Formats: sequence, C-alpha cells, structure tokens
Amino acid sequence: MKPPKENPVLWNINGYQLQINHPNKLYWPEDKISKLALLTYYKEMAATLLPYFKNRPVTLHYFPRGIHNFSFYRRNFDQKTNSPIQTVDYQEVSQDKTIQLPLIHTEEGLLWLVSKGCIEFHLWSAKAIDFLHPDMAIFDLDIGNNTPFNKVLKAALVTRDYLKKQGIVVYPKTTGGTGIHLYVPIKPIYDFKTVRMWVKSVGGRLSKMYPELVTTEKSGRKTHQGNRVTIDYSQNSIGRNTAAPYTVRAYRLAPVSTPLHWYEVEKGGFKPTDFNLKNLPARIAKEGDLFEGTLKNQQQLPVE
DNA sequence: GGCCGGC
DNA sequence: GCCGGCCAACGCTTT
DNA sequence: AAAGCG
Ligand SMILES: [Mn+2]
Ligand SMILES: [Mn+2]
Repeated sequence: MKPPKENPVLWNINGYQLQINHPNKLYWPEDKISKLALLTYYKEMAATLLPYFKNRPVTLHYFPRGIHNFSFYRRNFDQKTNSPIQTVDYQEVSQDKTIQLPLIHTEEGLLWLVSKGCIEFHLWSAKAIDFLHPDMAIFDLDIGNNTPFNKVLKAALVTRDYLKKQGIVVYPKTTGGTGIHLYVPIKPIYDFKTVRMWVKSVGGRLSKMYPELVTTEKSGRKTHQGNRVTIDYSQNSIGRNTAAPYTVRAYRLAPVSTPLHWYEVEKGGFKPTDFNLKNLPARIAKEGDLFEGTLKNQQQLPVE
C-alpha cells in the first residue's frame, strides 16, 4: 500500500514557474513542519533576506529527506542547467581548481534552491569578486553542551562594551544553534588574516579581563576552559561561511538565525528556539530588520 | 533532490 | 534502465 | 605527514 501520490504545487514567482514536489513532506516531523511551510517562510522573508545575499557567495546545506536524514553541503554550481541563480568563478586556495559559486539575487532563485531540499544558507564574509577582503568581521561565540545560554549572552555584552570604547558598533544575532554571532561591518580593505588576527586579539584581551567567561582556545581540553565561551576567530577566513541572517536551521523547532536588539541580549530570558520559522515574519513586522546597519555602517579597524 | 558514470 | 557515488574545504591543532 | 575540527 503506497500512500496516494501527492500532487506537485506550482508557484508563479515573478514569472518563474516553480514546481514544488512533495509539498506536504514533513521536514520537521515532530514539529509538523512541511516542505511547503519552509518555502512559505522563505517567500515571506525574501524581501528582508535578499539584501544580505547580494553579491555574496553562499554555501548551501541540503536536507532533501528532512532534518533527521542525510544532508550535504554544496558550493559549486556548474552553470549548465537552466537555473534561476547566478554564479561567479572562484579559484580555490589549496586546489588547482576553479569552481562556480552561487549568488542568490532573486526570490525565484532562493525558492528554487529550497524546492530542491536546501534548508540552511551560509554566507561568505567577502563579496564577489574581491574574495580576499571581507566586509564583515565576525565574532563567532561558541559554547559547549553544558554551558548555559545566558553565559554566551554575557560574553556578547562584554565584547560589545569593549568595542564600544573604541567607537565600534556591533550587531548581534542568534545562530539558531547554541551560540551567538556578533557582526562588525567593515570597509573591505583588510585581508582575512588582518581581520582574523584583530578578532583574535580582541578575544585575547577579553579572556584576560574575564578569564572565567571567555577564551580564544578551542574547548577540547579536559581541564581548564570547561564552561567558557570560545571566540572562534578562525571563522574569518577565505571560503569559510557563517549561517546567514534569517536562515532557518535544520534543528528541532526550526530555529532562525535572528538579529537581536541589544536590550534583548541584556535582558536574556529567552532560548534560541524562541525565534523560529513560525514566528519570525511577525517579529520582523513588529521590530523591523535589526541587521540593516550591517549593510551601511562599514567601519574601520582601530589603528593600535 | 538530481546529475553522472558504470554496468 | 538502474544503481551508487557525489554534492565543502581553510587554517589551525593534535597525533 | 596525516588526521581532526569548526
Ligand atoms: Mn558558532
Ligand atoms: Mn565556530
């Protein structure tokens, strides 16, 4: 007894005929969230999300059978099939190979990828075609499994306070997972190593000021940094990527990487899953797009 | 989810 | 025709 | 040198 065949759904997106197969397939079975619900989320959020994708290569994370089944990353799009996305050539660093990175500039491009099983979008921190000079410095705040979320919020606050004294504005968002991302938009005039070393040095200062709270070392060691927040500066490298603002994550409750007010970080009392596929559109309608500043306020690193 | 190569 | 493999990789750290 | 890691 096969289940009755499910009819595809057709959406017309700016004149592009998008065919959605298995629209009712449950990508999040426990949460009863379907493929069509995921597409609906990205359709509602497209206008907010697309500016962050402009000219920025994206690494895709696909889960074509839902969040509990196999997944794969994809960042190379050989431009042969008729696809509604653009690509840009990229010469890999340690392979002698040129690949074509996807650029998502349209709603139909975004939804086409989702219709093929993509759930998560991860962005590079440099734009095409100057891949050597990032326009974001990213403080990737990571914690282990038994560290409370409010500790990573504390670390975010001391990072903000430290940088504020240097006149630098920082934008926070949830990752959708257990950590926090802090973005410092910068002029694309520094190479990755410079940005990476700057983030590392800020992390180093903070670890001296708050040794129980912050470290820049990976927390594999058994003794020592058990419950500290790691500032993972290595994220600031060419070809590395970070969960995009407003991307859905393939975790229980379909959390979304959500830009925050600083007063929300100060107040705490929330979980990352409180910001999710179901409630993000309403939050944006009410609060607006809290990451807009990252598109405009390109700063310079302090001279020291 | 879909392409591609081997059988 | 069908099946299985494949779809990421930079810069560090550890072994 | 190779493997592991986020
Ligand atoms: Mn992280
Ligand atoms: Mn990390």
